[in-house]
Amino acid sequence: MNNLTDNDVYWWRPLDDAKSDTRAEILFAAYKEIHVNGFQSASLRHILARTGVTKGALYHHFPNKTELGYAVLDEVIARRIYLGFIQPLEDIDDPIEGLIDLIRRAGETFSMTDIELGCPLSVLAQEMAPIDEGFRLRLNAIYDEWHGSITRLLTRARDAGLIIDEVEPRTLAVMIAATLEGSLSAAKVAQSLDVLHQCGHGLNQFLQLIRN
Amino acid sequence: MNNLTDNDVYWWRPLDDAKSDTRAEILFAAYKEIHVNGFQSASLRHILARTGVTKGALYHHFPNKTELGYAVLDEVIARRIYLGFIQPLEDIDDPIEGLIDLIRRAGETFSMTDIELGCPLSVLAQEMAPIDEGFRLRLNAIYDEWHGSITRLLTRARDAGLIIDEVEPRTLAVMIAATLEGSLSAAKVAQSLDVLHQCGHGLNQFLQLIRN
DNA sequence: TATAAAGCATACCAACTGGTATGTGTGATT
DNA sequence: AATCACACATACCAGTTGGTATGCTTTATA
Repeated sequence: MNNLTDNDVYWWRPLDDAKSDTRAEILFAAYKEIHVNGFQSASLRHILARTGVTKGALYHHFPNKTELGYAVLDEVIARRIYLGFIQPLEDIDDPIEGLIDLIRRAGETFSMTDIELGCPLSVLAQEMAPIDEGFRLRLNAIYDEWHGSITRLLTRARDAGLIIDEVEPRTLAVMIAATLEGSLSAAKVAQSLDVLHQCGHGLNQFLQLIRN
Repeated sequence: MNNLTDNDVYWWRPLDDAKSDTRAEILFAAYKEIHVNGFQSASLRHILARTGVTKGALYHHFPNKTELGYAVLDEVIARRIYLGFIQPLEDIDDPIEGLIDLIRRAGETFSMTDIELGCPLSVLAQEMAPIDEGFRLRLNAIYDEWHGSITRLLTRARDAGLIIDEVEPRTLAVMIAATLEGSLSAAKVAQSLDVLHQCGHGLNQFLQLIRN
């Protein structure tokens, strides 16, 4: 059933190749397992087999599976999301033009391999948010940061008179984020980059319309 | 970890109370288990325990767990989605006004209990689409139907001159569906109806802007 | 150089997983 | 009345699950 577990299919490399201590290895292997299988179905046995690390080592660094999951969310996923999708928003000058450009570039940058597994945030959100408060709070915090950065961008745009007055930055920010997440989800099910592009185009059309 | 499995928390009643044969009971219990835990972590033991049905009965009606999952998707989830979110779109006269009204009403109708577990389609999409083609194709078919019905609505609107010419019905339909799914996902993580309302408001603002 | 603690490794465990083999009652058909 | 298929029920199974208890090195510290 699962044909995506092998390492060679996986394209995201670890962020810091430098200090490749055991803990970091476990963390990254766990991240991959979770991204493919979800948290509950992620197997410690598989993680250990792929790293060569033993169970003793794992339970030396993490008290249990849940805490390992939290660590993956905090130290791997949150970091990637921040570096890839939150921080870049802060450096944009022309808010709307920049946002449009960012979405267009994202649509072009994403490859089929990205589409296949989709956003690890969505995976954990759908699976774990309702059944584990620890996961939910962490996920919520990440989304909050994301919403915040988009909100700041839109506020800047409104203050500069670049977009129509009817726009409420926070409201729109939450909606834009939802659209982006939904787009990746739709593309994942359709296994189609075209679906992603359609969504991106629709969203950009929206952004054009709220311009002054 | 899982505090939502109990029957009394679950609010969606079976669709046809009439013929409550064993197969239907299993199907509905499995649907609930899957909605809460996802497919892979759905336990046949739990399903049997809650229905009172035995393992012999289950494996008499379904050859294996995967086929049970397919049946849940085909006979329970797809049906609910069609009746609740696809068919209603066909009966709308004024496309845009109707769509806006539908989104507003949906935002008001959804309760916190709906938000908690979110859309069962999203749950299975994130978990199973990349690892089981049977699930993916079924999910894709449902989304396709949904996209089709929104596309027809927008086409009607454009032919009637109700929306601006720049709008490509299919493109916008896919984007709108993505936004709606993303909205439910966001509300699920935030456990907040307010987030859902914000997304709905943002989307409606968009629909207002593409009007002629 | 003695001591302690960190960083593992091995072996084992009870609980649970989906799945199967076999038996049994029961209603319809011949 | 005999046959037979349908609709279960019971018991059992090998594999996997997360977790633990007990060891053994290596490294830092005193």
